[in-house]
Parts: sequence; structure tokens; C-alpha cells
Amino acid sequence: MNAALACAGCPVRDRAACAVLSPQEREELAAAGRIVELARGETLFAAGDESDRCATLIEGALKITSFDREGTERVLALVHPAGFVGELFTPFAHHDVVALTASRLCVFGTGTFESALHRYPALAETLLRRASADLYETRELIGLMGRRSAGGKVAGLLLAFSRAASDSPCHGAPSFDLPLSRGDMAGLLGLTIETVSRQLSAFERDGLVRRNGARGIELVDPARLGGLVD
Amino acid sequence: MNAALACAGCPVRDRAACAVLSPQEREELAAAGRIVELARGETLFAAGDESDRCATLIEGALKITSFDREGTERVLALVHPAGFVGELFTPFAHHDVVALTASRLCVFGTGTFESALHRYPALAETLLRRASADLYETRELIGLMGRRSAGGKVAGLLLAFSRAASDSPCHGAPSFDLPLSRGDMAGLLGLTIETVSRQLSAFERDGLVRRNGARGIELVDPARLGGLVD
DNA sequence: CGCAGGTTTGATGTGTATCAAACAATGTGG
DNA sequence: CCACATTGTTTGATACACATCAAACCTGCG
Repeated sequence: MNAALACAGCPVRDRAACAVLSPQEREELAAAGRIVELARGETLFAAGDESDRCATLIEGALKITSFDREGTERVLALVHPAGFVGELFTPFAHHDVVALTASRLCVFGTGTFESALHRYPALAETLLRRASADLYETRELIGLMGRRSAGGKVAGLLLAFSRAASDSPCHGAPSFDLPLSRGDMAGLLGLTIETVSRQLSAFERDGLVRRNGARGIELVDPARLGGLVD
Repeated sequence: MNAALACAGCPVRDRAACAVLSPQEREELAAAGRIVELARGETLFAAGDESDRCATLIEGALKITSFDREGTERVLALVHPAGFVGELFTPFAHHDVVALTASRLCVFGTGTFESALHRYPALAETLLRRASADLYETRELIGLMGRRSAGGKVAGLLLAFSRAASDSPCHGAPSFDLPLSRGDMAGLLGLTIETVSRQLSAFERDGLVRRNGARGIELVDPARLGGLVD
């Protein structure tokens, strides 16, 4: 399953890190990579493994997680299409990377990618932009986790999902599907599954949201929901 | 207070981001920068301000913080000498940057720094390394905040400080001064001042640590303290 | 000495974890 | 096609850890 000529039809070809390369530079890089498909729940990288690969997500969704010694999962970040995963400068992976849904990726050896970094300075700058953006996102997450009330955490997460589901960056989508299970939401916010579930039920009881099945969410009163966020 | 020829005697000249530059490249960059001194509590960057400056910390310590609308401070990161602060690719600053102690910095306009980035590819790669490291550190912090018990959080923070205070990366320093006030520790861990104080008192009562004044800490039983972590 | 900031300790209530069980959705094999 | 297991979600009862409110206590400093 070689990717040598896949770039032309790649759905993220103008948003991924490699978009800064010229078409021919990109094909060179692609020749060294390969397409990998992951089923929901499959692990791409495992914490502690040798960090010898990195990847651009083409379609699907990933989570970056770590486990404390009690075995409770903490979700550290979500990865969306065009996102980049993998640790370039560390010998071993810090965290697990797991597919949330069936996913397709363009995988490279870290060695080949690092040499590309030297060859194409624009690539290094793009990755720097991405790393900076990831950093702000992770700090946003800290802000979310640090809220005092469980209601504020869940409300903030719903609004974040709403924004992510919308095309326009200013207004959020009024209705969307939750991309995460209750367990993953709990892991992200530092709560338990039961507490997340109860908060959602309470939001529905108070007329803030409507639910369609376990995953469907319609924001009835986003403003009041935002009011809960601290 | 121009820094044109300060590099030669700069205490972080071989650890800061600019260390990858040749001496003459570095002098060129330094000519565009200036030394800034901050007293304890002074603000370097404020959230919402135009993000037009960045800096390398020469000596002292900084904290990166944000405030929720109730006005409680959340500490997102600490910056140590040779660290780099400032947001290069965003128009406005996301967070506040405040001096924890009297500090000295080498400050640049983001414009001059970004053009240096283009001119010296090695600089971009170094900043990428730093940004990646900052990212892992921030995710570590999430792991710390996500612990279930307050005891685990405070214990984890003490061990992190112990490691930071030590020269060798493997063993932590057995005794050191807490670099943060109770309030800052609380802001870092998502607890209250009182809870942090009570946990420290409990650790002392149980023979895990000894205290010298408000800031001095001696780890009597680091292993048992580590056992509390999770 | 008196004051201000930071820290410690105490008493009390509440929010969330925990334990437990019912429930819905989905798939499996007979 | 229907019992049946499986996985994820919801709801309930209870206990406890932490936040909150309040006051005492250092410690350095004018």
C-alpha cells in the first residue's frame, strides 16, 4: 500500500504540514511514507515504545492519552484530519495514540522526516507553528479542567465541540454529534463517567440542550450554557 | 541598556535558543534586542495585548497564567533561565507572563525574531524542539492536575520541584526552597491555598517532609511521597 | 510598635466519587 | 428470528474529600 502518488487526491493536501512543500518535494517525501489504516480503538503509538515514526492524519480522529498507575485514562489531546502526531526529538514515546474512529494516516519514519526538516526549512517553520498551536490548545484544556464545577467543565467541552463542528470559527454549530464517548469526555475533563452523564441529563432537564440518542446534541441555549463556564 | 555585546558574558549563552547561532549571527540578533529587568510580580506580557515581543529568560523565574472570569488565577507553566517566552504566530497574547522573582530577559520584537527564523533555519528547528518539550511538560502538568486526591497532586509537585532543583536529572534534591507561594501552587494544581497548606502540614505530621519556614522543604521519605502520587 | 501579606488551623456544607443496579443499543449464535 | 451476551449509558444511594467562610498566627518591614 504505497503512497507514492497518493498526494494528488489527498483530502488534506492543502492543510497538512506537507502543504508548504513544492509538489515535487512533497512527492519525494511521500515516497518515503506509507498509508496506514486504523480501526476504531486501534493503537498507533504506545507509551514507552521507541519513537521511530510520525504521521499526518488524513481522515478519522485520534486521541493522545496517558494512564496513571491506577489505570485511569487521561485524554491529553484530540487529533483531527491534517493534524500531525509523533515525537520527533525524543527516543521513546511519552503517550499512547489511539484511533477514536476508523482512520487513515500517512506515516513516516522519524529519521526520514527529520532529514526532510533539514532539507526544507519551511517544513520546520510549519511544524513550529503547529507545535505552538498545540501548546495553546493544551493550555486551553488546562483552563477547562481547572474549572471548579463539573457543570462548567462539561459546558465548556460542549461549546468547544460545537466550535469544532462548525465551519465558521466565530459561531458554533447548533447541533452536532459528540465525537467522544462518556468515558473519553470524563478522561479529558478529569471527571467520572457518571458525573459527565449526570451533567448532560441536568442540562437537558434545564432546557439547555436536547439529546438524540447517546451522541446527538442540540444546543438550545448556548448563551446560558456559556454562562455556566465559570 | 543595549545588549549588543552582552552575549559574551551571558550566563545562558550556551543553553538558550540562540546558542545554535554562530557567534557573529548571534551578535547580529542581539543588536536587535534589549535587556529588560523585571521586579517580582511585574508583568512582562498581558493577555489580550498585541503579541509583538518575545524573550529569552536570562535569570530569575516567570509564570504563565490565565484568569477565569471569577478572577481565580490558573498557572499554566513556569519558565526557567534559558527558556523562551512569547507567541510568535498569534496577533494577540493568550496569557499573562509575570515575574516570580526579580528577573532579567533578552527581549526581541516578534518581527525581527521571525525574520531571523527565516534567515537561520537552525533557529527554527531549535524553537521546534523547545515547543515540543513545552508541550510534553504541559501535558505532564495535566497528568498532575488530573490526579484524584489533593495529596497526590501536592506530592507530585514537590517531587517535580525536587527534580528541578537538582543538577542530576535522575535523583531529585533532598532539600530545596519552594519556588512558588501557596497561592501559585494552588493555581497550578487546581486546588485552594488552604488545601495545599493542609497537605503540607499532613506530610510533615506523617514524617514525609520537614519544613524550614514557609518555603524550605526537606524530603525525608521521597519514596513514600512518590507512593502517594496516584 | 503596628501593619500588611502570606500562611496555618478550625468548623461546616456541598459536590463529586464511589458502589450498585437498571437500561438501551448492538451484535452473535442457535 | 429470537434468546443472549456485550458494551455503553443512565439513574440512584451513600460517604467523604475538598471548598468555603472565618479567625489566629507568623514574619518581615516601615
